[in-house]
Amino acid sequence: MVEVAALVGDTARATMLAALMSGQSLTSSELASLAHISRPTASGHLGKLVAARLLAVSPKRRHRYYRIASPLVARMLEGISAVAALETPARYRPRSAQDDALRFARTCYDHLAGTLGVAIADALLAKKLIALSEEAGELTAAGTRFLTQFGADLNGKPAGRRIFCRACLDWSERRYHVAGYVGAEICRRSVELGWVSQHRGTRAVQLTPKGRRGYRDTFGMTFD
Amino acid sequence: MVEVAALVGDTARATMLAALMSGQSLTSSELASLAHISRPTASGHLGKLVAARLLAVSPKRRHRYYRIASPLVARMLEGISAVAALETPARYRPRSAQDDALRFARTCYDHLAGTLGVAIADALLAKKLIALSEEAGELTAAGTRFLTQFGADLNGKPAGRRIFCRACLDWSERRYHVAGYVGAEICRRSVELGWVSQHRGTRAVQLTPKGRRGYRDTFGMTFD
DNA sequence: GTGACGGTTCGGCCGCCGCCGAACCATGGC
DNA sequence: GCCATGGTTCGGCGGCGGCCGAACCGTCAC
Repeated sequence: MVEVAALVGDTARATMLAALMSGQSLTSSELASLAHISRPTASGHLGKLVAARLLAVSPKRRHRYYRIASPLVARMLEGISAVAALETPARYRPRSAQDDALRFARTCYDHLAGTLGVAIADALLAKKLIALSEEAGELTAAGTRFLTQFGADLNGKPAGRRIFCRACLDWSERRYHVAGYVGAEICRRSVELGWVSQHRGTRAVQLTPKGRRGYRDTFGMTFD
Repeated sequence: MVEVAALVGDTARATMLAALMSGQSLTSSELASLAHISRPTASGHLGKLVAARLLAVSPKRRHRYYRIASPLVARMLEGISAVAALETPARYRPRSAQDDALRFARTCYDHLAGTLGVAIADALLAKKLIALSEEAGELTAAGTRFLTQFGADLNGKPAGRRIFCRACLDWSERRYHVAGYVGAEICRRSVELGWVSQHRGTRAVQLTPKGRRGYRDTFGMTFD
């Protein structure tokens, strides 16, 4: 336990892990640049993270792509973030534009979080397409039809017996959004439709004009 | 996020946190002794942990009792443990008697874990008193009657809108046990009945002869 | 071949932070 | 009043670990 926490408890490594929490695979050089450290230093850090099985690496061509090793690791990092967000209750904390973007919409490993993620959960709840009891989640029959219509593939449940639908505590909103396999599919399809766009090296995602219309017309969501 | 992980990523502090994961409140001196550090050092560590809201402290008489600040913190620590337990796949790791005791039965903040915790979950599942879908849990009507009969107070749900019933991944068994409010009540009542006994400063709990009989007769469990 | 590029290994510097003993404060028993 | 006990603050020591530049290895393009 100590070793794992110590690995996360370093600014450079935590920055890299946070970037990889976008769900993307990034190269050693990209991560070095994001963490503002030299390539040798980054290489050392990444080596430790891989050795500890927090990250997995797949060599492609002459690059080495790093990614979060498993959903379990992703959940651990979310758990740490959730606790970290509780701190500094009254302490003044200036919000940067980046912060705001992150708070509005981001990926949480493989699903959508932030104001957008919570809004999607709310929309599904309002239409009675889903039941979110605190931690667990369940799609109604209508919900399954709706999401299938939306383009989510709810049958391709991977072999790993992944958690199908669960609620994930959003650290910026302090409310729940949809995670698990269902959440991942909503996110995947949203990207596929061009409703949100991801950028390399950041967890923040952008809601496109097309997405604004799409979420409004399909999910009945409004953005002010 | 970094700060929180860094706090956990120190041997002395992690030892203290692990001891407090028994759910007990412990004094500064007790924690210093458990972590094998001097009282001044422990005081410094505890000060940081309280400042970061990982621990809460309540002064009673001339002692100061420290405890895990919230279920959220407890879940974070469990998450880190779960990841840590994944590591070292084939690496030889000698098990001490203490380890074995911990693996057999322990408290996980406020509920029972280890072989015993998983066995209880299995027993409830076998009798169809509970449904545990991966992360979520739900008591059946018969389950509610059964546990009420057992002496659990399932109506006294605290104001904090605590998660009622959830599954918690057991890091030693790699399977799920019952957590949430239901899990806490099972644990509380088990202690109350003298079926398991806790000892200060350790998460390990002991199954008493009385408990062996009780779990067998009431839950239909067998221990080999 | 040669050069460019991504990545890792090695050596050595430096600073943060955990550690303790000594002193100090607060509470409680007498 | 006294002393004992639990706890914190302070100052200073020491080591772990993060950092970089230089060198090295492998892949690819030409």
